[in-house]
Amino acid sequence: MELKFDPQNPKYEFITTGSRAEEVLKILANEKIIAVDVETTDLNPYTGTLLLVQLGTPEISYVFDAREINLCDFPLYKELLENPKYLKILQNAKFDYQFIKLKTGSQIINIFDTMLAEGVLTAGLRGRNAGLKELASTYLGVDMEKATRKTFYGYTGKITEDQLIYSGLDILVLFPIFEEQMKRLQAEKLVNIAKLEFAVTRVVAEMEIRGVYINVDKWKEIIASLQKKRDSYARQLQEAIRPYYNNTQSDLFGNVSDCININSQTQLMDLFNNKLNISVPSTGDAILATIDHPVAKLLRDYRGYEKLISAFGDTLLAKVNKVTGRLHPDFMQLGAATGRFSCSNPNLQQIPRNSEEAPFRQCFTPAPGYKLVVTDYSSMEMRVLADLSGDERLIQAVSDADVHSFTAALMFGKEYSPDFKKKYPDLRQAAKAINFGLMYGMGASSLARQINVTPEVGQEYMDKYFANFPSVRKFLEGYATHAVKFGWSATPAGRKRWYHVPDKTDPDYKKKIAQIGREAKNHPIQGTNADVTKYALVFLHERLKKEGVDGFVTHTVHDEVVCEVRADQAEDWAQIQQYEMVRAGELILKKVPVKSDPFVGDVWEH
DNA sequence: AGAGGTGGTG
DNA sequence: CATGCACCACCTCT
Repeated sequence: MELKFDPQNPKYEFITTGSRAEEVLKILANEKIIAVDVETTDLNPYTGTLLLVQLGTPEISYVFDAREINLCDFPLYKELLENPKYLKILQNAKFDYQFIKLKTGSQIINIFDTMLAEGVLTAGLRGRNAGLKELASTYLGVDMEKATRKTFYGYTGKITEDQLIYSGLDILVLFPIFEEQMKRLQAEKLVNIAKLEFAVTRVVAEMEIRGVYINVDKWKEIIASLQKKRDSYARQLQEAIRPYYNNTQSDLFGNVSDCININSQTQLMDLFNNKLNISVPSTGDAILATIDHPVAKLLRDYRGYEKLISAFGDTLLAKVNKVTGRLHPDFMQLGAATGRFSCSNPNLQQIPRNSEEAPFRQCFTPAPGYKLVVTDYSSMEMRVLADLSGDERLIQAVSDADVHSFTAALMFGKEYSPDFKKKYPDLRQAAKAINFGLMYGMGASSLARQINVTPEVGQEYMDKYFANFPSVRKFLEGYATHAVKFGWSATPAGRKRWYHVPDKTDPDYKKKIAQIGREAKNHPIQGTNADVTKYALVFLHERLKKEGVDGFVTHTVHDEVVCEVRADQAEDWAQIQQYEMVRAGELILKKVPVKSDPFVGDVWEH
C-alpha cells in the first residue's frame, strides 16, 4: 500500500522547548486523528521514568522530550488527549494510558487500539497479542527494527538520533494500520465489539493503576501454618517409604535425608509402579483418590498444601508494589479466545476460595476508610444458554428456580420444591455436572465417569436431558456445525472466534473437528458472559465518574466485578453497581431475568 | 527454553 | 483411536 512516510527515514521533530511545544500542539489541534506513543525507562509506571511522548499526524511525528518539558503545564496537550473529538490511535493503549495519566495528569479518551483491533480480528487464531512489528509487516510490508526499544530501559542519557527515528516510526505506522484494520472491522461486522474493547481498555488501565490492597501479615500467617502442615506430611511420607529405599544416610546436619523428591513426577511413578507395586497411569489426584494405601493418602495431603504454598506463597507477596504497597496485576482484556480476560503477575483470577485453613481472599481488604463492593452474576452461563437457545423449559428453570435442582427433578422424576437441594443433594450434583458439562460439549462417557455411573447410564442421562431441553441441543449443534462449515462463530453481541479447520486429508481430521465442535458450543456461552461483563465494566466506570463517587473498579473475575469505594458512599454505590451490572446483562439477554446481588464488606468474599 | 504434569479459578 | 470449555503458576525433566 501507498505510505505517507519513508520507513527508512521517517519525518520527525524533536521538541525540547516549551515555546515550540505550544506551537506544535496548535498544529496538532487541527488534526482529527492523532497517533500517540511513549518511551519509558521501565514497564512499570510507578517506578519507570517517562522519556518521550510522541504525538503524530500521518506525515510527521512530534517527539516531546518529557524530561525537559512538563506536559502538565500545557492545557492544549490535555485537551488533545481528553477531548473525544480527537481520535487517538495507539498500540497497546493501556500501557501509554498509565504513564500519561501518572506522569502528565491526562487521561486519553476516544482510543483506537491497533493491538486490540487485531485481537478481535483474529480471536482464536493466535496465541498471544500482536506486536507492532508483526502488524507493520502484515499490513504494510514494513520491516520494523525493534532493537532500539531496549536502549530506553534504564536510560538516563541524552536522546540519540537512532532513538528519535525509532520513536518517530513507531507512530507513523499506526495510521495506515488503523485504516486497514478499520476496513476489516467493518467487513467482519466487528466495529461494535472493537469499540467495546476500546472503551474497556481505559477501565483496565485505571484498574491496574489502582491495584488491590493485600494484608501481607495475614497472608504470611496463612502460609506459615500451611508450611507446618505440609512439612509434617512430607516427613510422614518419607518415613513410610524408607523401607523401600536402602536409605539411612544423613546429610551434613545429621538429619536423615529424603528418599525421593516428592515433587518429582518421575520418582513418584517409580515409587508406585516399582516399589509399592501399585500400577498407576499417572499420579493425578483422581487416580490417587482410588488407591487405598497410606502413601497415596499422605501424598494427596502433602499436595494440597504444597500447591497452595508454591502457587500463592512468597512469590505473590514479592509482587507487592514498593511504591503503592498494593498488588497491580496485569489484566489482558483479550487474554482468551472467547473474549474473556486473563490475568497474571499475580493471577487474581485463581486465588483460592476462602476455606478454614487457607482463607486467602480474606487478605484482600479495602484501604482504610473504604469498603469493597462485590457483585457477581448469578448462574450467568446457564442464563445465557437458556436465553440464546430460547428453550422454554430451561428459561423457566433459570427464571423461577434453582436451575440445577430443577433439571434434577425433571430428569430423575422427582417433584421440584425450593428445598430440593437439601432433600436430594446427590441428584442435584449430578444434574449440575450435566448442566456444566454440556456447555463444554461433553460426551456421555465423560459424563458417566464424572458422576460415577456406567457409560450406558451416562448416555441415558444425556438423552433424557436433551429430550427435556430440545432447543438446547439444536442450539449447540447449530454452533458446532456452523463453526466447522465457515471456520468461525459469533456471539449475539458480534464477537467472533475463528478456528483452524483441518483439511479432509488431515490424519487427525475427526479429532480436530470434534475439538472445534466443543469449542464452538462453548463460545457463545463463555463469550456472551465476557461481552456482558465488559459492558458492565464500562458502565460502572462511567457511573463512578458521573456520580463523583470516591471509588474505583479494582478487579474482575469473569462474571464478577469488585469496586473499592469510600465507606460512607459504599451502600449507595452498591445499588448502582447492581443496577449497572443488570443493565449490561439485559443488553443481551431478553428472555431471562439477569440477577446480581451486591455484597458490601471488608473482605473479598461473597 | 520449552514441554508435560499437576492443580488453582470461572 | 479419543472425545469437557477458558485460563495461569509452579514443579521437574530434557
